[in-house]
Amino acid sequence: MPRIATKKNDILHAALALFMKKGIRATTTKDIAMRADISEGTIYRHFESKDELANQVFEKTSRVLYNFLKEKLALFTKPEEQLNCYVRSLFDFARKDHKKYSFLFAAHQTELRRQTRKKTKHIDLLVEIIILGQEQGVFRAVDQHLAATMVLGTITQTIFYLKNGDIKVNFADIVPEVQASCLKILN
Amino acid sequence: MPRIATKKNDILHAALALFMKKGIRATTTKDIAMRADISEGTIYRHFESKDELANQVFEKTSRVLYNFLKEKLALFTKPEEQLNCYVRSLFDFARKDHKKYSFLFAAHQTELRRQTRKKTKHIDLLVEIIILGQEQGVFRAVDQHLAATMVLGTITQTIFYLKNGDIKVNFADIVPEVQASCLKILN
Amino acid sequence: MPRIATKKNDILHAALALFMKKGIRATTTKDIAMRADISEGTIYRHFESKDELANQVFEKTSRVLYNFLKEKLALFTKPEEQLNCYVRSLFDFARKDHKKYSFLFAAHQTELRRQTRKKTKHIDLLVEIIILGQEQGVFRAVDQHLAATMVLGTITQTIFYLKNGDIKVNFADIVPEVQASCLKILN
Amino acid sequence: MPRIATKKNDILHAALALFMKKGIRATTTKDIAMRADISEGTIYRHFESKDELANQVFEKTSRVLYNFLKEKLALFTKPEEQLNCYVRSLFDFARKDHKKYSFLFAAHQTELRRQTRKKTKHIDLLVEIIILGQEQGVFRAVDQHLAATMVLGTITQTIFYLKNGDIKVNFADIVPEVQASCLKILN
DNA sequence: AATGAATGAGAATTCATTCAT
DNA sequence: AATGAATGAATTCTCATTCAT
Repeated sequence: MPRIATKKNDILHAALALFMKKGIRATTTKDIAMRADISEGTIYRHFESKDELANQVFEKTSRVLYNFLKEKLALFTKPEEQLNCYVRSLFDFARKDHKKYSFLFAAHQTELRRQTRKKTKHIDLLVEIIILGQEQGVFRAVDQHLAATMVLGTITQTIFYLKNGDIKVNFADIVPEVQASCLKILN
Repeated sequence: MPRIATKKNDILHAALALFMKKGIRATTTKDIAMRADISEGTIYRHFESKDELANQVFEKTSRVLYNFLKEKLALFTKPEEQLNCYVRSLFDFARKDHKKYSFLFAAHQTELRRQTRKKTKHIDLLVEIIILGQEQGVFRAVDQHLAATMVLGTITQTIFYLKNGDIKVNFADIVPEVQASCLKILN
Repeated sequence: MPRIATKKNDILHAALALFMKKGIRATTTKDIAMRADISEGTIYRHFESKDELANQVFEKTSRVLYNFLKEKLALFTKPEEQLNCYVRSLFDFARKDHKKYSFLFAAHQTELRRQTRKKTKHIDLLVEIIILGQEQGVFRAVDQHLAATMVLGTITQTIFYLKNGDIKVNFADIVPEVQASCLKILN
Repeated sequence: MPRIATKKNDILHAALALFMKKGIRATTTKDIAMRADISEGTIYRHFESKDELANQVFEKTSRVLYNFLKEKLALFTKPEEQLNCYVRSLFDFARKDHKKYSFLFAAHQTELRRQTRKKTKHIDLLVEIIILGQEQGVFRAVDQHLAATMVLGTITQTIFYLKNGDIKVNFADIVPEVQASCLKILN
């Protein structure tokens, strides 16, 4: 996914890396400018404020994940397969795009302006899968948002502890394990 | 749970409330002093630094939850009962002690000094339940930390979305639903 | 010169030691209280303020030096002998009562309230010696304060560099050397 | 001695004046900012900390004196002439560049970070004069650093009391008097 | 007299944002 | 568009002094 290397993109990338590592508040505009190899003033030519920048980083990153998942899910039609795909893809994304994943799911959301926080669209994909599965009678009847939430919690919490090194399980073994658990939640 | 109203406790309470609402970094010592109705200097009579204060808030809150869960779990002996109790108790704690729960599980942990972060002992209680269940052959064989992580993720994510108003389910109906899901993960 | 160990004396001693080592401003009342093994509040029972304490430390120390020199000088009657005695005694005092000497001659005088600064009476003793010497025709005619100043400068500057380790001369050899120089200034 | 009026120079000048008058610790960054007619933040664009600023003020001032003396001394070749020149030049510098002289020789050196304190190079010039004089047999054999120290003490102490108004001697008469004394110390 | 917790007026420093170039 | 020096409000922390006990 090659992007045109504009200053604006440089700033977005630098900001993502730093926000992920240190949190939004702990990252200074000077940090960002230095990492993006531009001057502090330039940030304000492209973004209204540091808050605005943080929001755009979030939205862009959120979109990337959404598109990534959507593309993967398109390869499957059966709900169970889609669910498995969703689980595996989220693990893959977390590995491949470490920074983006961490920024999206780690702590920093409390630091974003409230209005932005809701727009995590990847959960909608999960809701759709569950609705489909319920229509086809393969998933049990349960509030779809509740179910999606539980599934997502299972996945992200696992990835979180995995990253922290708290779980001593072979990575290859984990994905099927989590897939199985998620299926059980819905059956 | 009446506490002796010392200044130190006033500060801890004020800090908890503010850290929970705005995050640690976004909370100023002035905020804390005003809410605790003391002067800023007094904070430094009781805590070496704001960081130290944050750590103590975390540790104290963590201990409260641990003791709460431990007490509830003591009433049961069978693993499945204990699991159900764990789920229900965490929901109860989240309702009853809104601030403490939010601080412990919300994003702010990245803002704490590393060393403190790991000491979330409540997950150990879950691990013990799972071990017991596996010994008695009622839970399947799976890495206990992985299992505990998935269960905890299911619970906390649900509470998170519940608090955000994203799930339109009657509160009374949710606990059994989550209990059922957790049991399934372990069966 | 044993003193009654009152709290007030404890405070004066602690303050002297700390003022000498770190300077007046850099010494906190807490430092003093801790070293004197009393509480901060007690300082204000004996001294109006930290400034007042610093002044009293200075005055007391100044008096000790004055009396020490006066006593030594009383043993001699001839001006040259008294001059030599003055030089040797100042070196002795600097060795014996390291803290007091350093406090009196080191930097901290700028930190004292102006009014106190002038009261360094030890120079008057030197002026008297010079007047006596001039009356007896053994010292040349020169403004007595100017002469005293030059002599004192010669002595204190030497002690200063000696303490700093900048001069590689045997201690025993220095005193006669300085005595000789001072005599020359006056001849 | 016109200087380019950069903010950095403004700060250095303001700091010198204030440090000289009140001491380093007693001078606040706010004082400096106000006197330099800049904002407090600007200080930190040019200096890492107040300590750093104090060190730079000291080093710069020290260099100015060194160069001033060096230039004057270059006009003479005979050791006695150079010594007289050294004495007179130090008096001149103290009059002409009141602030710089006071900062260098007054008490404030204890307030500087240790490492900087030693670098008073002007004394080296004096040591060189004495070595030259000894080689030519016009000064007596004595440790050069000890001799330099005594000479410098004689000069600076005199200037100190002169500034304080303690000596009632015509300024024009003092310099020859001190020159004579210094020569005597070395003969 | 003695204590030591509490105060609150500042201290040094940081940092998002502005603005002249 | 870009720069980076300058700003100044805000932040954490310090410390002489006070005061209830």
